[in-house]
Amino acid sequence: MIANEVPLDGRAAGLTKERLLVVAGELFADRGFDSVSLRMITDRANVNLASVNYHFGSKEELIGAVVNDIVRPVNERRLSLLSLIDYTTQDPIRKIIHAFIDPVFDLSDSGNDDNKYYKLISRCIASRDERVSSIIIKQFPEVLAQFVSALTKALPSIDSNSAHLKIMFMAGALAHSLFHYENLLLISEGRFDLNSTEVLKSELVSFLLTGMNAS
Amino acid sequence: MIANEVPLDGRAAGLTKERLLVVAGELFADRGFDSVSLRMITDRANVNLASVNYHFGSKEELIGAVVNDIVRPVNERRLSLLSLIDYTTQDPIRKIIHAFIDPVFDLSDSGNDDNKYYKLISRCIASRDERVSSIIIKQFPEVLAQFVSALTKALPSIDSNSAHLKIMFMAGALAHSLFHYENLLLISEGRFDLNSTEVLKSELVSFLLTGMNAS
DNA sequence: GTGCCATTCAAACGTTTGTTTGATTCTTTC
DNA sequence: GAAAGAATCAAACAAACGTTTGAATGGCAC
Repeated sequence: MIANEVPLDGRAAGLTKERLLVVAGELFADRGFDSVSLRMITDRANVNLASVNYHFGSKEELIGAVVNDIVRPVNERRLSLLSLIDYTTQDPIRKIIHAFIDPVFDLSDSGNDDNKYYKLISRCIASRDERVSSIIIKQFPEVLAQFVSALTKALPSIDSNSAHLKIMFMAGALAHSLFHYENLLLISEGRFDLNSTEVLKSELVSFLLTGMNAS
Repeated sequence: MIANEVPLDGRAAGLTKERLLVVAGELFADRGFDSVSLRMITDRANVNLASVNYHFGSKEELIGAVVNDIVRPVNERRLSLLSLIDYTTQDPIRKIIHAFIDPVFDLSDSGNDDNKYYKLISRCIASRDERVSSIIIKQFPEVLAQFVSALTKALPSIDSNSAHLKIMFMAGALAHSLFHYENLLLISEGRFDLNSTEVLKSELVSFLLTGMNAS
């Protein structure tokens, strides 16, 4: 093998596959699924073009793997946190909100605010691309049903439609603010200078907390 | 000219251009900008493939025209409604919210809830596609600044970052709930059966109204 | 009718896309 | 160390894309 700038060290099985997942995730997060070609991915990952089809079968299945790898753990953790809530204690709604949003914020790249995970997960939440929603539609009905049920326990007088909508409002505020976080810095022309997702999160929680109790 | 199924009646100048805008809007709303080819558009519009480049110059400019035609009137109406608010009367926050969301809901196709305008405008709001955001970035800074200013008038104690974020939360809840309205009907497996955007709107307003007053 | 300009048309263009191929290289197993 | 299987590679593939071309067609002024 001719010397490569970054030799692949072929001994480590699965390394190419993992590289593809990581690099594809970064690029998909930034530019979406369609605008990113397999050649962009393989070039940046320093692997051969054909390796995508070798390891994943097709671009569509690569997308599926990337999306699934980020969406599934989030939803599993959401349900896990939700199941721990004791509705006899005070402020169960705050815990419901945290169960929904914390798994997303916890994806953080250890303090890196220019974070591919935020962009990718919020892109997935907001997307209606069939390649994405075919995965989400397998998991989200259960998540939605559980959160609606939790909201009904915390607010017995709420009706089902209202509960469903409030979960949607929460998902929208979460995804939108994360997805356009960078844009907000530009678009506000200096009047917005939030340099930490921590503040964003606490603002979001207090916004949602009052919203959930509305009418 | 060989007889066409739906003859174009070439006398009416601008008819082809308008057909393209309408059909492109419908398709973009449903499947996004990349997944829709010019051939899909021209076939459905019953016009020649080359007419896109003749009338618009390129696909990118067609996208720009479609996006601009729906985004600009909405933002203009938002600012118009906002300027009418009298902050000495009660409930100015409710009026601010209505100034932001009413121009979107008013896009309705006269009672048709399977509405291309809803999908298209929410797709534009949520999009980070450069072809879309290059248009939005020209208009939204002014809109954002005006709404932040309005929020500050109504809530003098609010700080700038918090105001910016709350506008973002509002935009996200609005776009997400409209964009995934159809999906919610499917995903809830019958437990959600909202058949009117009127209820969605009133739920959204009360949710946002309390959220704006948070902390 | 004649010339003129705008529009429409079928056809082809070059590029990029995801995918496949067949040979080659590396790792593992005996 | 030789055989076998997994992985990588350069190269080519067919299909789809946006775009361009040059001829044909339309309405309109004179």
